[in-house]
Amino acid sequence: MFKEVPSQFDFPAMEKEILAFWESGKIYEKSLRQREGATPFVFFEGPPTANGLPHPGHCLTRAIKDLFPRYKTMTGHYCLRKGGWDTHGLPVEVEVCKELGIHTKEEIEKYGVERFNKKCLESVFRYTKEWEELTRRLGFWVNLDEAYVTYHQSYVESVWWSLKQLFDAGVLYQGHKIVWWWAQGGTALSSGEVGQGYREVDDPSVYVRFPVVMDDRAKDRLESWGLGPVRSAVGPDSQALSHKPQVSLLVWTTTPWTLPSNMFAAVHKDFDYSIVHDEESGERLIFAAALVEQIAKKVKKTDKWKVEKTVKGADLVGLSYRPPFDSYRKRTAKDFVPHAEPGVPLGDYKPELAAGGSEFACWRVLEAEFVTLDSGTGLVHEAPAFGEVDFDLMQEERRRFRKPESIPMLCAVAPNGTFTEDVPAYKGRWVKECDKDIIRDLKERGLLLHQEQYRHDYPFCWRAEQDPLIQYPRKSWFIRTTQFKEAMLENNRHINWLPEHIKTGRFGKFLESNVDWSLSRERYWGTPLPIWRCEACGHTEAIDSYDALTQKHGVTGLDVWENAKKADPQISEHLKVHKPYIDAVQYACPKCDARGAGAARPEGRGSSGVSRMHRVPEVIDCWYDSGAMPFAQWGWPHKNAEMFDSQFPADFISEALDQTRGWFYSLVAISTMLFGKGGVAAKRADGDGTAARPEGRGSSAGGGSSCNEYPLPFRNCIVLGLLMGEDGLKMSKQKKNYKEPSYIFEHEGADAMRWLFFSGQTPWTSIRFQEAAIADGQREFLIRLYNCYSFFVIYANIDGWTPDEHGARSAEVGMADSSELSELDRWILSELAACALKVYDCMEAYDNFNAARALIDFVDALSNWYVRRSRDRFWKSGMDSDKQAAYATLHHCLLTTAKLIAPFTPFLAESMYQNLVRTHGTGAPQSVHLCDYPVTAANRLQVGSQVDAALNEEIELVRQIVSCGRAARSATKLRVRQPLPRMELFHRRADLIRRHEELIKDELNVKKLDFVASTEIDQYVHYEIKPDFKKIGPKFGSLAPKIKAALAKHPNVDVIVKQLEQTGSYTLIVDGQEAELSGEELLVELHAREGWAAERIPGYGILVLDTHLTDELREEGVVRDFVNQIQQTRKSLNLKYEQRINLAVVGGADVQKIVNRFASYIQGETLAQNLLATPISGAVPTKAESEGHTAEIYVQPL
RNA sequence: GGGCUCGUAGCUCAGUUGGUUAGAGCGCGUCGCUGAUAACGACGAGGUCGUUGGUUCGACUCCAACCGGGCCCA
Repeated sequence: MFKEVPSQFDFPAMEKEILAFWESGKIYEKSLRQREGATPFVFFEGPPTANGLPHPGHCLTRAIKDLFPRYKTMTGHYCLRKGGWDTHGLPVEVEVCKELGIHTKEEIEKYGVERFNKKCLESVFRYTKEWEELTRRLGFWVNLDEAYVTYHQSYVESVWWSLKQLFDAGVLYQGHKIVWWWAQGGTALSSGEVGQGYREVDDPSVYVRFPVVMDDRAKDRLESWGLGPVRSAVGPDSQALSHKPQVSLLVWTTTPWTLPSNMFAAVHKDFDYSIVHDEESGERLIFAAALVEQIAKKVKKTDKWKVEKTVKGADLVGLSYRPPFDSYRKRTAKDFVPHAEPGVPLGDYKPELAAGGSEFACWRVLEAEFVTLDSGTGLVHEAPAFGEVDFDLMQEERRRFRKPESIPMLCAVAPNGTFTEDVPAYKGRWVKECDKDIIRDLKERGLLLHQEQYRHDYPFCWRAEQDPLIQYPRKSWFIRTTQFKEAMLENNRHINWLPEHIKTGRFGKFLESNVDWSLSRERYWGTPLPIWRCEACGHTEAIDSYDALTQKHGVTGLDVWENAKKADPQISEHLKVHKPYIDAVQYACPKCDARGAGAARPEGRGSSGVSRMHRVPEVIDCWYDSGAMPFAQWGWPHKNAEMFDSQFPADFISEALDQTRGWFYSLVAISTMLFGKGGVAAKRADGDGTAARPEGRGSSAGGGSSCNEYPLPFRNCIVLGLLMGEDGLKMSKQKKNYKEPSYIFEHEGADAMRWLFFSGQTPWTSIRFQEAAIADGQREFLIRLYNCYSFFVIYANIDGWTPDEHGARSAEVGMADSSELSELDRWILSELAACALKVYDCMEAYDNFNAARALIDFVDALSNWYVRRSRDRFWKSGMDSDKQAAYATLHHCLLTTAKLIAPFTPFLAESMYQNLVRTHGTGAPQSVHLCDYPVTAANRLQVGSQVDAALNEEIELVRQIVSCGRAARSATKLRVRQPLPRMELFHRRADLIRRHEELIKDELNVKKLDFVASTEIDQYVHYEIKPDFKKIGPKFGSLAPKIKAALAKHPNVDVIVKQLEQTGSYTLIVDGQEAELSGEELLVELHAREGWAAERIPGYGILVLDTHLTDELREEGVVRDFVNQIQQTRKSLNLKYEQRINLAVVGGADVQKIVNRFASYIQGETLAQNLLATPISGAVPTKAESEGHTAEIYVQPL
């Protein structure tokens, strides 16, 4: 006996049972052990941050990460699934800060870095329980017990190793970076964080005069423009500013507080700039020609301003001007440039150019591409300290000088966002607060032309909403990824991206615009940057392990960790490679040490007199951590060489689209830099042999190549779409616009959710996460399949059929002798094989969507054709070979389907499998997940041979005819229970259809089916002839549409049809040209004439129903109605399927006559032992009616 | 502001190298079928395939511009 399956099925309850079964049976472990030694299928887990609760989006990624490893395991691969957790980074610190009620770096330091990092460690795993439960409940099989953890010592040391490779190769360097800076918190924000904080605000917008210094160069130019001689308002040596300067650049800015740090003004070399003369005041202003009218309006000078001359931006380059604040001008250059001559004011300092000659260091006009005319004046105020593009422009300018450092970077703002003593007037004040005073000052000194409010988007701190961010220069460590740009691009070309456009689109474009990776973070909870620097001589070196560090000469500070451990014996060992313990470790500078080697070096370690190496204070970007996981998850190269060897590169990874510049990039960048062509790890391996280059699977034999074959470090990557809320907007906790995963698990179940993800759309489509959609998908597939399965179990139990008893017909043995099978059985088995092949081929191409669609189509065929058509076979009494074949076939279909869906919906698959196979102790594998997939590389051809394509096509045609026949009945309101005398069918493939005559008759309830030629049904139809454009288009070109029109207008289509039949072609005169059309090039369609029960079979023919009813036929229809109503009664009485009954049909003479005539039919269908014409006492009658005949039905179980 | 991506029925989504009749499911209406079925089947209403141009004999499909949503970057 099979276990009974309830008609009201509780999916969540079933799933929980299955979970318990997997766990107690250690099925996952067995599925791995079973494949030991098989071809590996390498999967990398992109580590989720265990720092927040999982949401539906994580279900999608975790579902797809489960699907392919399960599938590959069943197709014979060994697929390790090492979990991982991303544990470092700012989000963790933020979480802890929230908890502690602090948010600035000062506060963290006050609290204590040691205590703080301990808190971070605790916080990281706060949500682990939820994550693990979600993972388990979703059915994601992954090894969480041995998950890699980015803060673990071995992980950190692997990262250190890689950074040392980069450092030693000279690609890890220190430079400046303009960052979005949260001054109050003393920290830089990541672009993501900045992006969250943009708000529309009104800022002051000022138009400021930068008076042109009338040196010789300026005079020459003005004269060459026909404007000279111009009185010099500001001579080169003058210290005084006139209140009405004669010639000024007009510059615009929305950040007045950056004006004291002004260094340059920028123009676009191709734009036109006008010299505007104010006839009232006599002053001249220079700014973009395109903006003259607009600005004149603003300052109400439309009548007074006259454009004297228009020049190109290039003509302005090199002009000197007087900056709006002159404190820097008066300082000596040496304050900023160590190699400058003493005594020269910065305003007069002219360092040497690389190309010869010299140039003022500051306050000149430069040209820049980024200047636009959208707003402002076309002249941009440059304060390189406070803008990334401005900084880049300065860097470019620096390269023109013999000594680039001759150009200082002026920055009048302290890291806390207040003015420094460089601007005495505002010293100590928050810069944004000074805007108003600065504007007043400019106005008083006659430099302000105009002031207004400007509304724009500006970023604020997402943690402290009132704090505006500023761009600010910080020292930072960079990886010179730009050096590997070509290698990364080449690598990228070999990656199979799904969808494909990622390769050349988002990811490719990102690589092409690669900039050096800004690696360091001035934070606390992260992988410490393993670089030590000598306090005296500045010598730096990188360290690749804790042991290497402790073996350095004169190492001190290890006691800090030892003491911490004494104070707290429970402390995690892993913390010793973190701040602050690692910062305490110092050692003797090898350079200074060597210099002092002449003198006897004191034996005692850490003795004074030798310069010390201190670690630099920074930690690194946690994206680097995640990108290092291919080797760091194994602690390689310090250990596990064989694991890394066999598990690199990955065959498959998957994350959502937002990871393009996150994990996908960090993986590609790090692996390319280390192991790609020109990779630095390979070089080092030759040198000291400690860090063997990974051979990797599939790498070419021979040691000549310094590179693994691309792609690295993953071959296939499914980039998932983003999950939206029910309303199509971003999921939001506040808006509650989505259901929690746990809610779905309790209502529809994990399978239903998984199935929607896999079958609803291609995985890269962004979809709405809607409960209704999950429930729909469940109805369409899971419930339909379940119903077939339930049907099977009900009848198999009635007949006592089990797979074992029937030997060769047992599903596990397969259908050895198909010649004995009925056509219906052969057909569904052929469809099954075709479906299995399609699923296999799709899954091999990582196309889960079309694989799922193939499964949906198959289950539809099984449910709505095979089972329905087979109903009588199961219902009839006794057990003949046909019935056995039906059981075996259906059993085989269900079992195979269970295996096919196992990677998709592992719970239902397991539930079916257990009942279909394991309840009979057949010696089959313990779990469906321990089975081989129905199709594998080994048997693909053999399964292919089981597909009878011709049969599948025939039945498809039959199903089409039946469908059309129903449409014809529907149109004439002839219910299917009413038998019809005859159907005429014209069909182009009658040769294929003819042998299915009985089937068609049965389906459409007609007594007779006549196959006819089209000419025989002329009276019901008319013809339509259309050209096949795919054929005539290329042949006739522009004539093609005219042919169509001519055919449509043709008065006598029958003539064409007849001629086509006779000669095979027809010649049409179109536009005076002859167009000979073959039968191939024309599509002849039959259309039913109005008023007939006829229906077109698109592409194939037409069918006509004879609707003339005799009394006999009517009576037969009535009987079928009655039988139907008796069955309804049985059902409403909840009778068992095999329950025998006493039956009475009580009615008039008309009814008695009909019932008597069909008595045996009625009794057979309804399992009526006796058929009476008088009421049965004790039974409740139900009324029945058909075609005006009424009766009372009594059903009494025996 | 830049890059990528999407825009097809009331809703959610398919749509195969360009071929003249653009599909499915849900929902709605009508009818039918049913002793496995929370089902199922047929029919109907519902589409200027985001807009505008272009290429072509022919465009949902290719190209350009624009509009709108999303993501990433600035």
